[in-house]
Amino acid sequence: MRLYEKNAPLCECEELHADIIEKKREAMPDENTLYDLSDFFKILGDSTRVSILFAIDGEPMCVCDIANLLGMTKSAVSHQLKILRQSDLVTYRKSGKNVFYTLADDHVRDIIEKALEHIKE
Amino acid sequence: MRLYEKNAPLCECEELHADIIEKKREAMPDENTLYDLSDFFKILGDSTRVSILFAIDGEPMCVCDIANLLGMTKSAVSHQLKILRQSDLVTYRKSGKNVFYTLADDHVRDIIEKALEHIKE
DNA sequence: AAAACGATTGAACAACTATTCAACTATAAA
DNA sequence: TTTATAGTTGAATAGTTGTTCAATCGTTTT
Repeated sequence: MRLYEKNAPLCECEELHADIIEKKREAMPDENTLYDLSDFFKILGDSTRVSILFAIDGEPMCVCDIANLLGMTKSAVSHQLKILRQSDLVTYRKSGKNVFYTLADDHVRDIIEKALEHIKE
Repeated sequence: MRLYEKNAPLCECEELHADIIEKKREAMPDENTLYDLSDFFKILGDSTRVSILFAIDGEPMCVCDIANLLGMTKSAVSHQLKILRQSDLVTYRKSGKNVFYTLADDHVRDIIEKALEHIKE
């Protein structure tokens, strides 16, 4: 849990560049921000979840149709939808026996778009 | 490995919205793209690696200084740097006994910036 | 009320992953 | 050449995570 604490006695190096370290330490984001950030990326770091996000982009889809589209069981899809719900990346609307999911906002689409540009170099 | 294949017999639902599924299937990105995308996010989905990326942004840092800044062992940092190297997210320059790492390009910084905006709502 | 169906959930299992530890490489200093 | 130091690496371990399976919930038909 402790991240870049001052005087952490873990590195056995002799000649540290103390000035650089100090400068960097001040520029580092808050520790919790780093955890939130990596947790956010962790959500997107699964092909099933990314596929679901693409699927429900634009027109909402019910769990069964998502499962059919992705070639997965409803259960597996539902488990991942729960994670996406808890991260506020998706919203849902109940309609009879169906539950229709869609993207919560446009932020995620933008980030995925940027990442797509990156991997295509 | 098979993702959203046609006629995958995995969903036991009775009344599928065939038109929606077909429309979505055509809009879905290539299967390999989805894997590359989630693999990319997987790299960023670890607080140690994100911390390293912040640390080496701008001015390069040697392994020992990174370890000191983050309160980790050189070994742990080096292992993560290897992953970042293999993903072409960082570059390095040897100088005597030291190895200085820095960000490979600005794409990553942009994506992290976008994500930061997102989590701060 | 009973049966059917879409969706959710918890437990179990398998696969994956980050850190530790020890050994090793390479460069520099003595 | 010997010694010391920065960095890397492989194996082992502990922790995490995604899917499966079975059971359950809620809504809609019959």
